[in-house]
Amino acid sequence: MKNFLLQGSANAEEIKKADILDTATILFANKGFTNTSMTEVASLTGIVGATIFYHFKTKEELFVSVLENVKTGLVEAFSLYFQEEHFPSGLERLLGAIAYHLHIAEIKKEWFLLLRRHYTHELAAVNPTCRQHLEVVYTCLVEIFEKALTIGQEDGSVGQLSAKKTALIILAMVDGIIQLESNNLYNAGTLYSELLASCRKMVENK
Amino acid sequence: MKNFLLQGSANAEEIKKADILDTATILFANKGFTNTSMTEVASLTGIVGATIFYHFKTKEELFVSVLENVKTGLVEAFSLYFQEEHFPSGLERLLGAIAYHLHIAEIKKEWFLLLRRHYTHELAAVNPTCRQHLEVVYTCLVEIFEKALTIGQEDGSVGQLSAKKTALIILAMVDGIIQLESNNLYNAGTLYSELLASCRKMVENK
DNA sequence: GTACTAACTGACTGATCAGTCAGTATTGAA
DNA sequence: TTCAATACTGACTGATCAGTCAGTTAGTAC
Repeated sequence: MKNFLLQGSANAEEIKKADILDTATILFANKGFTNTSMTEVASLTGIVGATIFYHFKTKEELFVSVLENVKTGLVEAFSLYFQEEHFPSGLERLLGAIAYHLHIAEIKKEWFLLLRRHYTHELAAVNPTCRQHLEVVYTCLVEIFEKALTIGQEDGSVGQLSAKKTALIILAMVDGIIQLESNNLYNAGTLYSELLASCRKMVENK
Repeated sequence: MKNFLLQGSANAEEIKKADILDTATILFANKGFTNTSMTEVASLTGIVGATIFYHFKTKEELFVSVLENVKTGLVEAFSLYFQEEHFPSGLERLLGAIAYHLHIAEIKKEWFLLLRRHYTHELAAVNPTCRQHLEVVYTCLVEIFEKALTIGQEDGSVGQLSAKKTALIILAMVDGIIQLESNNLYNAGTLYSELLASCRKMVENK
């Protein structure tokens, strides 16, 4: 009854699929691929185990779709941020990007958990579609920092350095902090301002 | 026959156990806990599946022993390094420690893969022994950087900063780089010298 | 109402795996 | 030689799970 307007329409399946994807994202992110069963995803979406195979042929296909979803979400979030924010200098743009990265990592923990799962990278080595999604994500993240650094070098706020390599180092650094926090080894939240200060010292023009 | 001198002696079991631990370390590190079967570990150690349960009561017990082994190895490696090396300044000590960290991560990839596995951290949240091993490792790694920074502040090579927080940031950074490399997304090896330069800029006294 | 299709289901299969257990082989000590 | 302990084994159990399939239900078009 609840779906009577949609049943059979082009949207019905899309909505159900999106439902499954949301559930699967959280489960894959938090429990990993192997420890998440298709039946579990189905149940939490309100369908019976076997039905999920009607929407996604295999577990791997579901996983790749989840990754694609995360990719789209991440790329959109950053593109929106840079549409709305403007910065006095390349250096400030870099620091803004880092802060926003940390912010998204907090409100969308699943995304970053999923990206860090070993299975994601193991599958990428073997499944071209998966690899492509993963590459888009990482390229996007690196290029954000790289662009800010390049702008900063043009306006004089950033010193002499390889924009590409420094962007990679900053990404590794930000990711490392996110990870420290999610592993509960230290309350890394208190490190955010320290991290920004460190990055400033690392790249600023003296 | 091959064990006839050892059979029954106090050492026989220890040697067999060490054998199993070496195999299990590599498997757990590369395939994860769930995707490694006890039978597989046993076979690769030259015993029949069921026999492994004679040496380790459960799979979890085996995992914790593997982690303990890694902990001991890591702590020993660093303690040896600092016994043999001496540095002109705290800053140089820090850079030496970072370089050595990257070096061990290269020759003992399994150790760092294991430490980064999600299962390791999930188990630590639930198993006190596991948690203790993990804490010893991280405390050791952080304190190495922290000590170098403190020495550097005393001798004037390192600027005004929180040694503890900066040590955490550097650890996150180094770990992030190791991870970038092991995920094959970029050839992070070429980033090592850039990383050291960045760290120098981050902490040096100006 | 009939015919057709999309969405869904329950019951099943075959495979894998942690852990058990009753029993065998090997060895050192008496 | 006997005894007891140590190290090991093969056969088994019970549970989980991805994926299949034949069939049912619900909605749509005519």
